[in-house]
Amino acid sequence: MTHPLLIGLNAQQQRAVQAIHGPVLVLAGPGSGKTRVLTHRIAYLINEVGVRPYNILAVTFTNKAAREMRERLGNLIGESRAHDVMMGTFHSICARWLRRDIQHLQRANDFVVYDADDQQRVMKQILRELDLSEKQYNPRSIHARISAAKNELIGVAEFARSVSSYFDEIVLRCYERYEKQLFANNALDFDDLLLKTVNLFEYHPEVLARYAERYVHVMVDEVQDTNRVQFSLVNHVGAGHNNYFLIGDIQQSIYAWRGARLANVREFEEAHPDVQIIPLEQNYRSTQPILDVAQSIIDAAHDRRHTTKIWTDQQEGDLVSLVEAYDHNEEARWVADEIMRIRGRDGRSLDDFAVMYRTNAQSRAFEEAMISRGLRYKLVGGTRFYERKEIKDIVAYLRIIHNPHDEVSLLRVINVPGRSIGDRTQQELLQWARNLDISIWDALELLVTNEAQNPPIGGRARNAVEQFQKLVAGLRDLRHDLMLGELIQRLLERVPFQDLLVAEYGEEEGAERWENILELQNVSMEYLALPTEDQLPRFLEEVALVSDVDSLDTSKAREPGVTLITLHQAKGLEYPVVFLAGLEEGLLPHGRSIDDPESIEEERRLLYVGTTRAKQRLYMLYAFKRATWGRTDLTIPSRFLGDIPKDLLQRTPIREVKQMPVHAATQWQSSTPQRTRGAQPSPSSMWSGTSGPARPKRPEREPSAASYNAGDKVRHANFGEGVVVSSKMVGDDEEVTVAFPGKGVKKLLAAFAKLERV
DNA sequence: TATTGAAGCATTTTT
DNA sequence: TGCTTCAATA
Repeated sequence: MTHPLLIGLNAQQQRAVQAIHGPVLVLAGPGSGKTRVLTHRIAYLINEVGVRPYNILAVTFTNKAAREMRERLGNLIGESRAHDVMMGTFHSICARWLRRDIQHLQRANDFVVYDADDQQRVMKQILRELDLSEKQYNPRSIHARISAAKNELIGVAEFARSVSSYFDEIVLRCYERYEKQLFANNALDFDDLLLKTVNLFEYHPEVLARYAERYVHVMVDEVQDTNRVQFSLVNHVGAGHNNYFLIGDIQQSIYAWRGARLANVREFEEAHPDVQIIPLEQNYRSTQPILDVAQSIIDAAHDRRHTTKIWTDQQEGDLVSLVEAYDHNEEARWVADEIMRIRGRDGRSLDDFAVMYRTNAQSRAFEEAMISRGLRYKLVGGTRFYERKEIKDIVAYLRIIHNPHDEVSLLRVINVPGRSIGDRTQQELLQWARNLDISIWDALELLVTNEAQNPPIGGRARNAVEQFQKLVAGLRDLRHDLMLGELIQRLLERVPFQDLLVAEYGEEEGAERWENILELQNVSMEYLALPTEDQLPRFLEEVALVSDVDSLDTSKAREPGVTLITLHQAKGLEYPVVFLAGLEEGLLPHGRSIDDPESIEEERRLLYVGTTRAKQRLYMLYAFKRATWGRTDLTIPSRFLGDIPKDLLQRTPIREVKQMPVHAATQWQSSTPQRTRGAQPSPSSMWSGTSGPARPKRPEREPSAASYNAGDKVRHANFGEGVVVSSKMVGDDEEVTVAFPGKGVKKLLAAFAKLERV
């Protein structure tokens, strides 16, 4: 008789769920029900094999994946048992371990976690102190080098041994300083969370033994995207019981640039000759026509050692559409129009649609197109919630309340709101603290208690600094006694953020940003269940570690909307209708990877990931010309499109093309040297003049005429009634200059501003 | 010290 | 193009 937890699973999936001993490697294709297998396996281990939830470790790629899995698991075995399984991303799991055991490394456990922005600030300060010019040595690339080293388990000492260039010399000096600074600030960066955990395990085997003994089963999702540190962690913790369960898809490996090593998988196989390898080949997500396209893209890969054939029994389905737009604006408008069309025809929710692109910068055109049509959208990435200035400011206050030695946060808000503590004073303070070898906070305390021998600042600056110190000290006194929500409330009472935001951004945007702060207060309510003194630290930790996809279907995103997302972030997600935009040389594959064959292959896999997100309908788009920071260039369609057999695609003409005589199109085509020039045939030549209609438009197409004239009366949602002063076409948009009585003269984009005629 | 304006520079992808 | 950074001024 089939066990209840195995019902509805295919043979391969059942095998994976029931493989309870020894090392297991599951090679899963896209849409093969990975999460389901993982969830059912955990439930099976607990219910059937009698493993205690506490003894299971499951690592996911995003917090969102962990949350979803925990929820499903709760339905299968009950919430409280699901809660006891150790589940999360490498970063969040390591953060929890370090809170508990970092004292073995001679560090305090109330560390703060620095995000990319904080890391950058530290780096800049270091360059300043080392007297290196930021122009000559880009703080970002120096930090990137350090980060890469940490991901390869290379600490300062090892790095020093491998220095081989002048740039490395510089990096080494910064690396040393950077580590010292983080230590002094009692901070860890993202990479430290992993690296310090490995250090902890290696320097203190007795600590590792505790964990290795505890975790009887170690499971890792998306194993193809693990880097060296992460895999080292897996090997350490899993060594106790040798029950590994690694699941992933080699063809979806898209994070090599972040240090991910496919070699991890190969080395694992070599180290464990008894490994069971289980494929999951049936795809439950997409229709056959979509999978055919995906398969043709991946079949053209150079390295085909790992090609798993995926199949589906959903034979029926629409052909994949290939669309050429005139430029990025038309691309966006067409997508928006198509969404409106399909939504009406098929009665779909906006949640069913996703637009995917290579770079975040591409989102803008889509946002504008959605706004002008009144379509709601959810932008994933870009500036995330916790990266917004106003949010980071509040968080910085909370951080120094928690840990006042966090110099980055302290300097961030010492002059927010403006207290006339300018750069000069700040540098004086910093220098003073450095000379005394104490933290800035300690220096402030010296100042306030009048114990300072020869303080570098006096008069009004000193007064302002002391005020700030007292503000923070006052809040610090409350931190253990107040709930997080109340603490934030007190902070907002003592620091007039609302006025500040209105002053800085004006009524409208100020109000919007204030909303964000209120939302933050809302979030803080989720920590009510914890003991009062734990609320702040846990909150700060999660703030640093949540990613944007994590919040995709929580909080205000509840209302339906079209998802705008990068291909990288789309991994693991699925949508009934997917638009893949900007399939052009230079964009996908991206210009930065174009001269490295390995990177090109990664770009190919990225496209594969994109195509396999679609359940029923897939559109692939490219534009005839594209504007990249000012300059507009003609494009070449992505080489990957050339790998797709033509009969798998339907050319979908853009509306206007219907009116265009065929001969005109042909004529125009042959007179376009840019498109056909060059020794090798470009991929575009595969498309020209063959199947389907040709180029939809002439580049010299007349822009449509302005529709507003001077003297017209209009109404704007915020400014009220006004009179048009002038109007001109800017690109494809109409820029209307309107005088609003009492509000001044505003320049508005007609597509954007939703003007009403009066 | 804060504010203003001009110049110059930048876009992969993220936990 | 849109933002950050730098320099000049009050």
